[in-house]
Order: sequence, then structure tokens, then C-alpha cells
Amino acid sequence: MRADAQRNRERLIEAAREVFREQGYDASLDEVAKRAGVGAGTLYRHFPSRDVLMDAIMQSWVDRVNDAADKVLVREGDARGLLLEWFETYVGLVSVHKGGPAKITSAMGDDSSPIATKCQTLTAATARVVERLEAEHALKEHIEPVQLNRLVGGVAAVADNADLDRAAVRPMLEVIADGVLA
Amino acid sequence: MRADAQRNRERLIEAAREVFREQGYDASLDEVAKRAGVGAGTLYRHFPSRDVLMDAIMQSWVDRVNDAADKVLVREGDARGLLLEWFETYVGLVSVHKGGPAKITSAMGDDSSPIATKCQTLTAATARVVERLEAEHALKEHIEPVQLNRLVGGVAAVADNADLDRAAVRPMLEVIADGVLA
DNA sequence: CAATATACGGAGACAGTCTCCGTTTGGCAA
DNA sequence: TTGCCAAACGGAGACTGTCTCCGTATATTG
Repeated sequence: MRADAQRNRERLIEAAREVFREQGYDASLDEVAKRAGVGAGTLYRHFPSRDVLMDAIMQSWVDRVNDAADKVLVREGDARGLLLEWFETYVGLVSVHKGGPAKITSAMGDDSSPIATKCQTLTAATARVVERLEAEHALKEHIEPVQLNRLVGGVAAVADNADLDRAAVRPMLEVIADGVLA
Repeated sequence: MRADAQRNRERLIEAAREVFREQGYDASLDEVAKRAGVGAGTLYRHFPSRDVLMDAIMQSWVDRVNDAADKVLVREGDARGLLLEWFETYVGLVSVHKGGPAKITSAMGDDSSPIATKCQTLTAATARVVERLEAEHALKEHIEPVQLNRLVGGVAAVADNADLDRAAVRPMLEVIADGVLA
């Protein structure tokens, strides 16, 4: 890739990160181009669709997911506490910006989605938590990590749309936890 | 209201019902006006926003909600079966068209929403189911009907976005049921 | 059968998406 | 260093959808 192309690509990602954080997933892409100081054509050449741009933004975020899972898994015993902590972490990770939870959750399990790799990262992280709980025989029965992500992602999406705070989300996560734990 | 205004209003609702069913919640409003055979101005005068139009469309739908709750409540015993049947019914009711579940669920508990009355209808119906189960001491602890609607609505929204079928939704509803039942 | 309040229509302002193509430029070979 | 050209750029503008404004039409009333 030519040096100027590389530079513009990075500028666009940085600008998009800013704009999406400020204005949510629906922000204008021309605004992103403007903020990056490039023409609209340049934006669309690098990122043919909004989703592809999203995917690029989330590059660094993948590492955060795995770190978060590591951190949760050091807990000993107390399956319910561990699971709830993971759920809350998950909601936080997925709520990168307005509209994020719905976007990510609906791509969950769809390998042809532009953000499929992000979903796989999340699924792998949840799978580690599930495995740990299964090893402790803490689960009622096996549950697919993808299903669990959809449930928790659904809650995150609702909370995102309706501007619910942590306190309102907690009891919903508890219901899900109680629904899967033995 | 003048007779022609009344007539146009009805035509618009009928057209909107058609267009939204065909193209989902994001369909063009000018298309609705065109299909109704009126100018855009007429549409926006009657329905200042998409949400208000939505609300009008769902008028008849309110009755269906109450009927559905009645039908579920005739079941005797078998709390889990009853609850699951209600959940599935709820998902069906809320999935009036693409984007509906997310729209309705995020308005849940927001009295200033244009579709607040619809949400209240749904909440009242769920409340009846919850009361019945509480009378039978079938619930783990009290749960707010609104919270339950958000959980189930979250699943419905995910299913709607990701085009999941009934079979994929069922296990998620089971998790929620198990989470609230004693 | 006026007179008038009420409602209508659709042109057009505005905003966002995305493409096309003339212009510029980075990088390489001579 | 210079010249070449594939690669990349920019931004005008086509297109689509939202929503408003105001000149025109008509239902209603006395």
C-alpha cells in the first residue's frame, strides 16, 4: 500500500472512532471523511460500507475482550458471581457506542457478516467462561455460547436503546444467570 | 374532523400497514403517501412522525394482545408451559414487522414514547400472567412485568435482526423461564 | 349560495449515501 | 535525478428519503 493511502486509512479510523463515540452508529460518513481531512471517495474506497469501517475501529477492542475474560476467570468458586461478572463485562464491551449492542448481537452466528471475526472473539471468550462452569458442574445443562451471547446481547441492546442504567440491567442479567445455572 | 380528512387518514393507515409489512419499519414514508394516493404534506399533517403512524397502525393490534393473554391463561397448572407459551405469543405479537421488536422493547417503560399506550397494553397482559404464576407460588421471586418484557423483547429483537427461526428462539426463552420460575 | 375554516398537494430545501472521473502523487527504473 | 504511470485522491453531483411551506381546493355552515 502506498504511504499516503496508509496514512489516510489511519486518519479515517481515528476520525470514525471519534465521530461514532460522539454521535453513535448512525453518524454521517461524510462527516467522518471531513473530520479526517479526506474526500468522501477516499473513505468509500478504503471502507466500502459502514460495517467494514466499524470492523476496523474495533481492532484494538479484540484484545480487551480476551483480557476481560482472563480477569473474570481468575475468580474461584462462586459460579453465579463469576457468571454475572462476565455478563456485566460483556455488556460493557459490546456497548462501545450507541447502536453497537444491536449490531453486534444480530451478527452473532452469521459468518458472512463484516464483523464476524469480532463476534467469534466474543463467542470464544464466552465459551471459556462456559467451559469453566461446566467443569464445575455449575450449569443446568449445556448451553451454546452463541445463544448465551444472544441473550445477554439482547439485554445490552435494550439497555442501549432505552438508556437504562447498570442498576436496571442487573436484575435482567440475574434472570439469565439463574436460568442457566444448576 | 372533515370527511375528506377522515378518509385520507384511513387510507394512509391502510397503506402504511401494507408498506411496513412488505418493507419493514424503515420503509420510505413518501412511498406510503404515494401508495395512499395523497401528497406527502397530508401524511405529515396527520402523522408528524414515523412513530405516531406506527401507533395508529397498531390500533387493532391491542385487542389481539388481550385475546392472546386470555387464551394462554385458560391453561391449568404447568407453570413452565404456560410461561413459555406466553413468551412465544409475546414474541409473535411484537414481531409485527421488521424492526418492530426493537422499537417496542426500547419504548418499554418510557411513558413519553409515542407508542407508550401499546407498551402499557403489553405490560398489562404480561402482568396478568405474572400475577397468575405468583398466586400459584410458581415464581422464584417477584419480577416486574416490564423487566420480563424487556428480556423477552430483547430475544425477539435479536431474532428479528438475525432472522432466527422459532426453533432457535425457543431455548433462549427457556433460559428466561427457568430464570424466573421457582 | 356565499364565506370561511379546514385540508390538500407537491415542489423544493435539506441531509445523507455513494459513484465517477479528472487530477495529483508516491515510488521505481533508467 | 528524472520521467513515467499505476495508485490514490478529492469533491462535484446523482440519487434517495425526510419534512415544510404555501398556493389551491373543498367541506361545512348559516
